[in-house]
Amino acid sequence: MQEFLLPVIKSALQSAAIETDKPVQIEKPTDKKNGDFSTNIALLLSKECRRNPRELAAELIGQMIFPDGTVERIEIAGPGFINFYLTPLFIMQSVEHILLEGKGYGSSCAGKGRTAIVEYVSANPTGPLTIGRGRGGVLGDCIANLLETQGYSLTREYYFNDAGRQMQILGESVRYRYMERCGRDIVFPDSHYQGEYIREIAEILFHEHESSLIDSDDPGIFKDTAESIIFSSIKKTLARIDIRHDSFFNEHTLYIAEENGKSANDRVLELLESKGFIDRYEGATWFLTTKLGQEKDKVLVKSSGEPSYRLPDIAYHLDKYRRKFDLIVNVFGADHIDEYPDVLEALRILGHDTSKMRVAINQFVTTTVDGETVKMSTRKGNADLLDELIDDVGADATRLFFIMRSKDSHLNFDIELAKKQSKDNPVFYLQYAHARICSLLRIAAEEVGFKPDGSGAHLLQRLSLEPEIQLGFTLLDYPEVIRTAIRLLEPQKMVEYLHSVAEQYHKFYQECPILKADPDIRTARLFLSLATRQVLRNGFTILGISAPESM
RNA sequence: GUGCCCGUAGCUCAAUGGAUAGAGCAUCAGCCUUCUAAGCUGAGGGUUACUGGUUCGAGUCCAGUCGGGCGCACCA
Repeated sequence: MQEFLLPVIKSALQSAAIETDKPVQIEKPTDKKNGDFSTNIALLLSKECRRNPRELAAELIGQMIFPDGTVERIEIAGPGFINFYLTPLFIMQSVEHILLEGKGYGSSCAGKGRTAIVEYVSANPTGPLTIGRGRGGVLGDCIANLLETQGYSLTREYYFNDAGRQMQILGESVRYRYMERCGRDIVFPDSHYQGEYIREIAEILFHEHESSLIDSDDPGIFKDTAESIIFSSIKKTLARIDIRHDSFFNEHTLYIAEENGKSANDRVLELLESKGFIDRYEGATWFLTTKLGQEKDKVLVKSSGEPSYRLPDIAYHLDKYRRKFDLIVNVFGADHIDEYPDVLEALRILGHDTSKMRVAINQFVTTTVDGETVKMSTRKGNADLLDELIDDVGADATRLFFIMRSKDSHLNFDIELAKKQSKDNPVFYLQYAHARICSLLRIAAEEVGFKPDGSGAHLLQRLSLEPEIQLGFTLLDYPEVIRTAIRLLEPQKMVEYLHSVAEQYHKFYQECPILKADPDIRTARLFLSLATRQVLRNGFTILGISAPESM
């Protein structure tokens, strides 16, 4: 929206014979009194021009030439801000474009012809998904949705490992429960998976094979069965909140030798060694991160001969580079905070452009039940399963609550609040605005034969009341909000914005009669409602929440 | 001990280095013969944890202090 001011200001600088490398910043003041848009350019330049900022502002304004009918007035304010006030006509003409663009409003071609990969969830199939994983999952999914609006060709990837030690323990855990089910007297080890789901898997095996597996030559059946059941349950849980991946990358493949006899892991070692960043001592193979100023070297191959998790991690990201993505986004929880700097360093050493890679880290989740905070614990298996949360509060609330706080903040998930079917619950506030518009449009169609076909959209220009202009102006922010959310990898910005759209609409609805207004004004207000609904819908699509037609 | 994140209204949280720090909930006072009151309007509520620094300007950046969270394995 504010783009049209940029060339105006730049050419004014030129006319005033000011050359600078300072960027021209146009912002939207928080207080409406300070204009629809404002620039601090005079403040920024006053020093290098050695001139009073207000005086400089006055000269710049004198040089500005605006497109016809866009700017109503300009002010110099405070220490030297230049504030722009738009004409209602210009705002409403712009709102008309929202209707023309429809579903595509907010989209752009910024990512056209470019590829991106977003990796998220990536839980190993050792057990059901926890609430903590859910936050990262929704965060990743929304980031992917955001990127899609910019035309990126997108891959949603899930990285997992069905080979390592944890999976072995999983298989053994099932075996123990199976023996138990067969009536054997066993002691279940503390170090193994305690969850009820292990018993359920054992029960399934018992149901199919009865006791015939007790002396089986193939202990792998316990692991394999557990893996396939758990993985499909994870996918099912994710699907309930509309998270679907289109690529599953198995870490295990990085261990397997290719035709030349070398695995992806081997190649990483060779490459790092050729750069002089590998050494062997104490029986292990080390990544010499001390050369990069870190306190300790990091083990890549343990003295047992097995790679540590760092090696396949590097190999995996090398593979992402091999697949030539233009943008690589990784989403994970705060517990992995120390993991990625090493990966990044390795990639940099191997000559890759690490600015392509971005990491979104989400802080942890605590749940509040009856005002009491319950800390997350994977071991205990209490109320921290994502599935149970979805049962409890529904898919929409689950998704929205996970992203309505900044990812850097610890999330306090208030279960009671999420369950409430009332205005306290932010999910309902947003959805109610949408339902209200749908209801209004239904009545308008029946009673006055309103058709949302755009034929009367030009009447929008007739609107000039404060709530109408405010709402329209807010709607025009949408594309900028998407860009900001992407820049910060922060879908929370979208939640906040949509809340303000809903708020503006309710205010408009309250203060401006729609169906009872004169025909032209009525039509115009109905089109404004349509535009609002479009923005809400587009935003809901990115957040992955439903847009109910009635409530 | 150390690396990262956080500390803002009674509670949950906002605020690309900008102007008088904002919402929601809670509290109090108003608005339905009228398109969904699941809504709207208004009021009270703050030394932005603390101390310095950087500059035209700091909740935001820098240094330190204090508090809370998460990591710091030849586990992933």
